[in-house]
Amino acid sequence: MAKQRPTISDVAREAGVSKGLVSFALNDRPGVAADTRLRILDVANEMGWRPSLRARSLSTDRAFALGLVIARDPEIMSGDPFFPAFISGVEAALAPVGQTLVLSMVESEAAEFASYRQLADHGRIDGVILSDLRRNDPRVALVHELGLRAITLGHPDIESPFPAISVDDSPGIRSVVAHLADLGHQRIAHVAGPSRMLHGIRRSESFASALQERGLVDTLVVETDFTAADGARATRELLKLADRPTAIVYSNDVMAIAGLGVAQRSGFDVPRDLSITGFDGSDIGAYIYPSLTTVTTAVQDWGRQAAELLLRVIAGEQGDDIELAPAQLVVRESSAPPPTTDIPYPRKGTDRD
Amino acid sequence: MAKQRPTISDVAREAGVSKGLVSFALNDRPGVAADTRLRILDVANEMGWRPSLRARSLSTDRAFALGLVIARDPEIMSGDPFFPAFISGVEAALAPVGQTLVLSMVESEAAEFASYRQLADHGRIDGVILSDLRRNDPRVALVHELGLRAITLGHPDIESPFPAISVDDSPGIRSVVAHLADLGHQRIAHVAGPSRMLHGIRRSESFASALQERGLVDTLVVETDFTAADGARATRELLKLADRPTAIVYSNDVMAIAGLGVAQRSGFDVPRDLSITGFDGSDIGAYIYPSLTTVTTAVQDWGRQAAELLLRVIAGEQGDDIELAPAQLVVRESSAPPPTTDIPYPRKGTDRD
DNA sequence: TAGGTTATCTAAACCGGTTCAGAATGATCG
DNA sequence: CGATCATTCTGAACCGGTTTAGATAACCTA
Repeated sequence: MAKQRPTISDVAREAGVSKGLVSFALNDRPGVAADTRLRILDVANEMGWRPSLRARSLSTDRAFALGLVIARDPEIMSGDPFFPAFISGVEAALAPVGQTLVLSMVESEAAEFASYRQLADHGRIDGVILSDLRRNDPRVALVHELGLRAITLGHPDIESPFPAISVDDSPGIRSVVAHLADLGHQRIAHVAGPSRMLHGIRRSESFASALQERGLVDTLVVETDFTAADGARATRELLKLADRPTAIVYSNDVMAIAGLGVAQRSGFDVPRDLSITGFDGSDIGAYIYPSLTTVTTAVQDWGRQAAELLLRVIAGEQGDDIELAPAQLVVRESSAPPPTTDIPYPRKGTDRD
Repeated sequence: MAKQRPTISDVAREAGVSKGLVSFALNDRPGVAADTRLRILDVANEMGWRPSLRARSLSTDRAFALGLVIARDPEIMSGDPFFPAFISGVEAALAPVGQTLVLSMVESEAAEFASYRQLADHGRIDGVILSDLRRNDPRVALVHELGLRAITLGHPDIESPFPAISVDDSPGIRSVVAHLADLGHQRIAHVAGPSRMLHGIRRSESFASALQERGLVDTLVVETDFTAADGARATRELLKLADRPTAIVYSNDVMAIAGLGVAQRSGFDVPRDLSITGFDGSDIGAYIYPSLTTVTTAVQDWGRQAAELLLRVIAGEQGDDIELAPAQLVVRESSAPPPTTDIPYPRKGTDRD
């Protein structure tokens, strides 16, 4: 005796019209007399009718859902502040319009491809958000070939049929460099992201050109895979150099925090002996000691706008590229003027033995 | 001239049988002659037939997807190592069977309810994973009423029609306390999670009973909301006490890291002056200085098994409670014997001025 | 007043599967 | 040899919407 939810046919019978007309009325399509439409809507409302997404999905060939495939080692994901905030923003845009996010987290590139294929084949999603763009990213072609709509986070380095929504990292990097240079730093190192990732490359390029403008050497660059482990390794390498940097600009906060750990363990006082900056500020950076000078982006807003843009694209509307407000420098405790005297390495005289 | 994907009718025509029989053959149901079945499968395979999830969804009234609703402030999510790893595990179980995860991230409890309702109403999912159980959690009844299948992460404190998959925090907490007590600590504090959350409560209870067994005072408990900010506040409060603790057990790693920051900023040397431990170990804890003694769980495995259990429940199979291996203590640098002499507060004599 | 438009509505096909009643066939049994 | 039964298969209904062709009625125009 379970109360079945009413279908469009129930509404039609109750309102004394045909099934098709109900559909027209409910979808606000022309060809229905004003009073009839009203009556149908009333009846539907009264009966508590709600559309069946599945039926609609089958007949209209749409999924009413967006996909996000994240290809990362879960170790990297943990601690990464980007996706939680981003997803939360996406959600904020989707929930009000009754759409949902289908999330896929995979570890390898092969699995990533399979995931896009499966989502498209099964008709799970109408479009995807392509994040973490790589150089010559094959996903652009793949997704296009699969017939999915899409947007990219950032501009791809190849021809792309999809609009991009991006945040220019350059001003953020530049302001970090300017901040450090203004403090008097001459040897500023960069712990960069992987060069196969576009934002890794672009941050490095911005870093290099910012240094050049200031007339500073830009040879102190170590490439990493964005993990804490690799950030630590990069830091150890830099600190062992004869012409050791007095400041290190990290391409993300996780590495900056790991780097801070390495520096402190080696006996460096941050920021007295060494300045450190992060990127893509996470909450936790404000609470460590010293708190982390970093660059923050309105990630949640980025997610919201990305989802809205993709919805527009799916709806067939004009989908223009969107450029969001650039990242902002947040100066905290981990950056200070460089030491005036040379510091030996490994530094002694700390209160640890 | 787009190559349409073949439907079951195409296969039927090609194989010279009826549509219904093809369906039977493809679903391995009895009543199809062995050779006919083979022929049908051959034809289907040759034509590249793949089932339409949407059509199947409509006629079988299933979604072939699981839901996960996360109700947290994105600020808390960032830095929380649990969900990325958990989701990655869920994904590992879903991808091979062609199912997907529908993720919803909301900020308020009202939005959380609406989210469950919407997912169920729209038939987006067949079941949900209930995480972050609260005391007297209304979601258990809600989800049941919505007709969804579900499993809970941990045992609810109320009657529940759903199987639970849990990790006993108790051994983890106990081994932390044992570790600290063995080092000689007498005043061990606890920075607890919110008391409306079951795992918050249970960790606190385990902590209290572990202390009692050792005959130690258990009055040093501060409740928090699990955020870095609140972890920092709790730490400040504890360190201001006259009978300040010599060790602090945090209910998660994020708070432990924030607490470490507070302690260091106040001039405490960790672990010489104060020992600190975390919980639910994140990767980053291994890289900070001092590295964080913590308790780790195989979160990814938890996710995988949770998804598998829920799939079984949805399939109508027996769904028994599952108890996973308890959390493991990982001793690192942030814990050491208590100081032998009293330490003034705020402590002076650090190399910062 | 006949002929043509337009607005409104119905009936049926369609999306791509599943499922069930019953027909056709062949085997078994008394 | 006819009745009974199991096996194999067909045809049609069904899930709950959308969409299109065409029927009907009302309204204009000449």
